[in-house]
Amino acid sequence: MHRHDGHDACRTDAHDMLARAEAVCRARGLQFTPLRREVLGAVADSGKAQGAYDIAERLSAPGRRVAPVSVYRALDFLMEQGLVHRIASRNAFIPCAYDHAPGEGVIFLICRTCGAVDEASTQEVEDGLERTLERAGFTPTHSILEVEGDCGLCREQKRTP
Amino acid sequence: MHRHDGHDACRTDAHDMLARAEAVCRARGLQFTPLRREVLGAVADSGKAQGAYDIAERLSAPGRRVAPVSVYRALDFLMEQGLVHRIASRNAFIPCAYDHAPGEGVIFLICRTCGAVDEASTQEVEDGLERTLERAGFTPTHSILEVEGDCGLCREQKRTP
DNA sequence: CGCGGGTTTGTTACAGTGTATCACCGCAAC
DNA sequence: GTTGCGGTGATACACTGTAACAAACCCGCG
Repeated sequence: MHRHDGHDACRTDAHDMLARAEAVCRARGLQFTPLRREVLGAVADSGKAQGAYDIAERLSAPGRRVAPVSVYRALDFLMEQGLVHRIASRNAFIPCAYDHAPGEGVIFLICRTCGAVDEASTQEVEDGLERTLERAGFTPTHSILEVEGDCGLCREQKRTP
Repeated sequence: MHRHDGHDACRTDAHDMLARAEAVCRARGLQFTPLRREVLGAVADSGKAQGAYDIAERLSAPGRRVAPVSVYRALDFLMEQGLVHRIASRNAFIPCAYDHAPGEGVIFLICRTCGAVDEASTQEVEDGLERTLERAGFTPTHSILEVEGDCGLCREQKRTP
């Protein structure tokens, strides 16, 4: 499983992310514009979930202002392409750590201490969830599964300070 | 399972909710003030999730304005007491349909058609979730599980219009 | 080359969501 | 009484997200 622990500089894959995004867009005949690249870079370049306004501020410079609305549009695009996830409980965004199988669900593991967000597969959860939904007579279209807690590294650091 | 289908007027339990809330507060030595009662009533009195501003507007009248901040405070209190749930994906609030076992998780089933929100237990889901979290070395403190889709009644109505 | 049509971005304005702060009130305890 | 504390009112503000329109860009086509 990929680690976004936020303790060491976990930006090794920012470059990979950009390469993957470029490939995805090319394959789908979509534009991977400079702005979209920058927004994805900003999201991928930090170990923790970023708010849209944080990203806007980060991309802005004395000579150049990036408005939040532009960031939102880029994020919408990136989410449609599955390159970025939105964390509903934080109003924040993270890069997608890997290619998900189509229809596969994701669990977001949000560390309340270091703020890093990891992804886990829902395979083991899906069975029970499907049964529960069926019993309730409910037909799902989209699920959100977010767990807050302490990641392994933060737990260790608390034990041995 | 309790039905909050929103098709018929599902307010039968609004009165029960208030009675239960009163009992809970008395048992815990907390104040169930008129404002808190009204806010809980407004949340319980509608089949669908209510935004804080909706509630504020609903409680306001020509001679009396209830500010959103007051509603938020009441909602915070009600959530702490487990009488109201927050739906993160909608920024909205629903009454808690039943007494949950301590530590028991909840799944929110959100109908995208009628807007009703039902609750289901996570018992069948919990096993897989625990295993997944353990494998990831993650210690959970709080989980959010929200599923969007079509409830049984809305699905029927779509089939036979 | 210039033109037309789609997409992307910039800009402004605004709607919706949530919090901070301080003042006031009511009530219980001392 | 007055002191303290929790609850409420009121204002202001920060944060999150969207609507609408104009300008820039790109690309194919005549």
